[in-house]
Amino acid sequence: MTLTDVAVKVGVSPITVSRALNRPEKVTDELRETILEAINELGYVPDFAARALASRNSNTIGVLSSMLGSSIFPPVMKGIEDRMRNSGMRIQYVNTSFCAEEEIRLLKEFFAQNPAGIMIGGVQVDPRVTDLLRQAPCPVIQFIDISYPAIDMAIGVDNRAAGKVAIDHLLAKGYRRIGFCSGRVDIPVTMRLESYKERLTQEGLYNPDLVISVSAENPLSLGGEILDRLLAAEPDLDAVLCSHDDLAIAVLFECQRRGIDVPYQLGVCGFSDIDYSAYTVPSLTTVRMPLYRLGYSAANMILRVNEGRKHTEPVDLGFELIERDSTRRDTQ
Amino acid sequence: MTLTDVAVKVGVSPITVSRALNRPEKVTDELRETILEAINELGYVPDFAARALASRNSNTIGVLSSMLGSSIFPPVMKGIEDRMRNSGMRIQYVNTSFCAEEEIRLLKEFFAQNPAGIMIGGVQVDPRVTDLLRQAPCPVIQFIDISYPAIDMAIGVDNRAAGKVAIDHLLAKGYRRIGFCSGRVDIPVTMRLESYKERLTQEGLYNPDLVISVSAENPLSLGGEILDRLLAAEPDLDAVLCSHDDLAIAVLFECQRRGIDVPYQLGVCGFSDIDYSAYTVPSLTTVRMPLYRLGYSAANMILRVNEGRKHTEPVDLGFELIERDSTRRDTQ
DNA sequence: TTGTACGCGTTATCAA
DNA sequence: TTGATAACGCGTACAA
Repeated sequence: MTLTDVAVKVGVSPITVSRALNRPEKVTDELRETILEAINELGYVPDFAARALASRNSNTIGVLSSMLGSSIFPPVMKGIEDRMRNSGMRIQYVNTSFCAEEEIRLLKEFFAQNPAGIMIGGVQVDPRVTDLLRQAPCPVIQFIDISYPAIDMAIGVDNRAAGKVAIDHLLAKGYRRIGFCSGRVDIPVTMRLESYKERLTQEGLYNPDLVISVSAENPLSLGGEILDRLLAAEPDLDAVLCSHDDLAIAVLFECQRRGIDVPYQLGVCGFSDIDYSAYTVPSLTTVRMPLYRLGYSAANMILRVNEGRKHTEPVDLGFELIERDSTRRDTQ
Repeated sequence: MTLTDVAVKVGVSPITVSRALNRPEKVTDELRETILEAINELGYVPDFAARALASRNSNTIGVLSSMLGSSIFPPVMKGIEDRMRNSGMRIQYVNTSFCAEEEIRLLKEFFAQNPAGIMIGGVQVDPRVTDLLRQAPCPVIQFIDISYPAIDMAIGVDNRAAGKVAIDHLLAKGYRRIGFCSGRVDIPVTMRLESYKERLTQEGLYNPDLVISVSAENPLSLGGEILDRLLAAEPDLDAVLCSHDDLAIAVLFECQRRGIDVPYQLGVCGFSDIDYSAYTVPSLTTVRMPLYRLGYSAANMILRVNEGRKHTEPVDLGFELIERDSTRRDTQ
């Protein structure tokens, strides 16, 4: 079932059918309707590859990220899809590992598709990846973090500022011996950590032994390890700032198991405000990132480029400290 | 940068370069090496669309599911990608809504890509969707549930049997007034629910008012509603079987808030064994589904079809009751 | 083992 | 407003 079949049925040339679909305004209303009817009757669906080859544009937007399987991704994904629906664009999700070689391979492969845009999550630090992105044959949006110089467009959160708000909150609540734990140390984590170091150093409270990085298939399994390591370094530990809500919740659960009183004995704070955070007991204080809007707006920016309206300035979506029970104690 | 550019550089015809890539055994070792070198030097990457058009095969495998954003999907995704890596196949994830019209549209659009295979999660009940899948131009694997007749291939879990194991466990633990709550009622849920009804009816314990369905953007928010509705129907409720761990955990959290003693006052059991389930306090009894293997094996089945080795029988991956603290009480 | 000729289904370009 | 022709980059079929 091809364009030609439709054309024959209607008695026009294939290019007219093509136009009826792609540039409806260039075909008489009447003819267009006849054509669309025929298309419906015959069940014609345009061939994706032929279109991409002839027009040198696949109408495909790649979403490359190492977090596709993470708990923060679903709302981002929903935002992207809500905006892209009926835009004629296809979305191609690509999981990236943390290996630069692999990412380069994936990017090159993706470029071979004549993509209409790339959304890349997190910011790659390897200069080869950065170079490749700079030469991308399509608009590139980096999302999640904007405290780092952008390659093309960028949207997200100023993680340095978010980190400062979190650590300031813990200090305001009277916590003094505060640990920092993260999973893999990527750019957002680095930015949050810098604020942590800076503020605690200012207060004369910084202890490098209280900064730890942990990893496992399942972040929820790390609660015990985090507490063990931090308490070994500082038996009087009174708070933990976690780079992600998953880890913070792991700590909350472990505190319950050990009978550690949160927030009085130990304050706990995370980042992101995932679905679980409002409902744990005690509920988790966190810095909320507007994840749905992140996806929606990033998609919007890509689509806007085609209309010639391109954001050149990084878009700061802001964040919000959500104070909940895991740090809600009387100021000492 | 095209095949021809490489061919010119090496001094052969384009088709030879094509063969060096796709049928390496049909080209002299020496020549092949020269060609591969040139490809590397020039940074040539095959054009995806041209390939798909000429060969009438996009080497793309679609993963269509309404659960791409759910907490059970990440391990499935990882399994799929681990198996597909270096297979030359591309994976296209497509979020389906629960609307049949929309799914039909998405399927037709996807068929226009000359796909190499389709993995479709959950089983669609609409006959139009089923018909469309039966006429698919590629192998189709239904995954997640196999207690329903398969269209082509199927892999997953017998949810009817899993439901029976769960309800039997609750009965064995002495629970008698057992509620069932689910989110959207899809095929797996229906199957689990049937076992629940059947067993409780056998025991003379079935009460239709204790079967409820709830929904919200965030399943974690539903703990209060679930308990309210079930307790209103049966003030002496002593257990809840949830169609998914997310909901069960929402119930656990709400019990903590209300001071309801789990497992003594109320037993709680879920399905899937997601990352959180082993670490909540109390930990959650659940029926573990081999999600990683589900993805890996489904991908494997698709790839095997090309080698002419096709599973026609549904593949039952089995499941396992994981008894944890949310039902661990002395049998009464 | 390598090459020639052609076709895949669509769109760009230019002409009518 | 519509059409003829060529091209997109690659793979198939067959020939050398």
